[in-house]
Amino acid sequence: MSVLARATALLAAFDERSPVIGVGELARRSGLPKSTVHRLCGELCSVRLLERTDDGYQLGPWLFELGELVPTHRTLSEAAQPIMEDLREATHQRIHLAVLDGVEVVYVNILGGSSMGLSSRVGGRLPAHSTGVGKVMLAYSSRSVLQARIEAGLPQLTPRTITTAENLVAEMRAIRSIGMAFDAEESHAGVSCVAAPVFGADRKIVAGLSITGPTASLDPRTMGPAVRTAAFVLSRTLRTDGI
Amino acid sequence: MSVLARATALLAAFDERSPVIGVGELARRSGLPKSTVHRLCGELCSVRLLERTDDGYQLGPWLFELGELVPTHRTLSEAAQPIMEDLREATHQRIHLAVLDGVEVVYVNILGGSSMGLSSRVGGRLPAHSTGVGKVMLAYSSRSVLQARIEAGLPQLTPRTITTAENLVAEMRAIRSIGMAFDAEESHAGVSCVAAPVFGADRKIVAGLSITGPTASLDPRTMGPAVRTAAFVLSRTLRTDGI
DNA sequence: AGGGCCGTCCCGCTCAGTGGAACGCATGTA
DNA sequence: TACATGCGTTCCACTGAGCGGGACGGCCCT
Repeated sequence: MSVLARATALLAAFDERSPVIGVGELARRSGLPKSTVHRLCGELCSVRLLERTDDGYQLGPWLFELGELVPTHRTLSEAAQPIMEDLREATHQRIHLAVLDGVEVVYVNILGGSSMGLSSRVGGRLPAHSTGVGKVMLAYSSRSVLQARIEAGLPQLTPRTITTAENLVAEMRAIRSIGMAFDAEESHAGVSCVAAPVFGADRKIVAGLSITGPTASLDPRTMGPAVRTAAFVLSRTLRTDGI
Repeated sequence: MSVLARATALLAAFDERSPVIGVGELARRSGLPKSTVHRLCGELCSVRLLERTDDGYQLGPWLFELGELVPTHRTLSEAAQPIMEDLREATHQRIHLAVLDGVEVVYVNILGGSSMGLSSRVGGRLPAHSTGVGKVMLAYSSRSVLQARIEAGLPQLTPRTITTAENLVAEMRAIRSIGMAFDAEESHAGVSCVAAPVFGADRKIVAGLSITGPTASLDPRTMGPAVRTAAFVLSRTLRTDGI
């Protein structure tokens, strides 16, 4: 194992719930000797990837700046921002933009405060089969991606999550036939969503766009066309900008 | 120089204008031998900090995910998002949220598409003395921060940028007396802005919030109270959430 | 054919990185 | 009070991981 791998293991030890971690805990999480962790943290601080606080270390602000330079995120987010804002203003629901990374969905941009107790956050991950954006991306991806998701298992997040391969395959067909995906409380109880596919310049799927809200206030009849239109516009923008 | 320092130099070689860089160019920018760069890039790819493309390397998506976990950004952005959206909807101008890093401003969140040719982007930097958010943060920071900015020089971005220490000091006094800062085309020609200070739980300055737009359509009489109110609300939120 | 730039690969040297062990210092426990 | 257990920190002898000069083959211009 190289220095970089060790250092990366340290960075990977941080998550949503533990923004600040001490040397001992870092050693435990990464499986590295305490003295090694101690020294590596010092080095990581000196290159501004980590930061010292009174009771441990935390990820450094430079990581945030680097993260904003990541091409996939930046080009996509830049093109999507105005469209998402229009969608937000028109619907007053929560707007999600996500990409697929392996068998999981990664949220790239979210508009619409934290009005309800929704846990989705930019940079967050969820299993693709359990969300609207995830399902719509699976439906328009190559067969092997869907296969990979099925082989990785279909964890159940709510009582309504799709948990069998047959149901998922059937759902994919339905999604392709209507050009959008519905998520009826399959990821969060009480929360539904309508999602549409976003395509890049090569006509391949690159992202999923969705409108999310409390099941009661989310009318698919109006939200469906809205999100599909916005996704079309975004796809066109990407095509002309050449992505 | 350690492995980490070398690897960091490679990451630092990427910027807004060069999302994809080849081995040779990376070697040139980082000052490292080509063979070293080649091997390091391989390692960086294997830990997902970089990604191979057809014509070079680019920052990996994992960096984006890590960046979103950075505490300063995350807590601030989370609290600010709904307030910024309200401000956006009320004014239909561009809304900026920024923090101070040394003598520069770093944008943490921006709402309001790319309607005009504004170059500000999330994760981007500008000299603090030349922007509304920067000036308002300098005004409420300790004397030494202002001093550092003056010693680092006061680069001129537009004909109206403040470029002398005396003018800047006087401006600070004016800002503190009215509780907000005006930027009259000091960072971008034709673009003005009104900024207000955001304070944390310890009553220290943590961020600057601003409304930015074309000079013609930005009326300080209405925008001033709006941005001050929003900044107060955000400060209160941070205080009760304990940041 | 020649020159220049590209990415890639090899391999012997060496010093940077490693981690076990010990330390001082707060805690909580007997 | 004495002990146990956690914390972060420091030291240092060993060694193999990282280093980089140099060579190679492919590509695109003269």
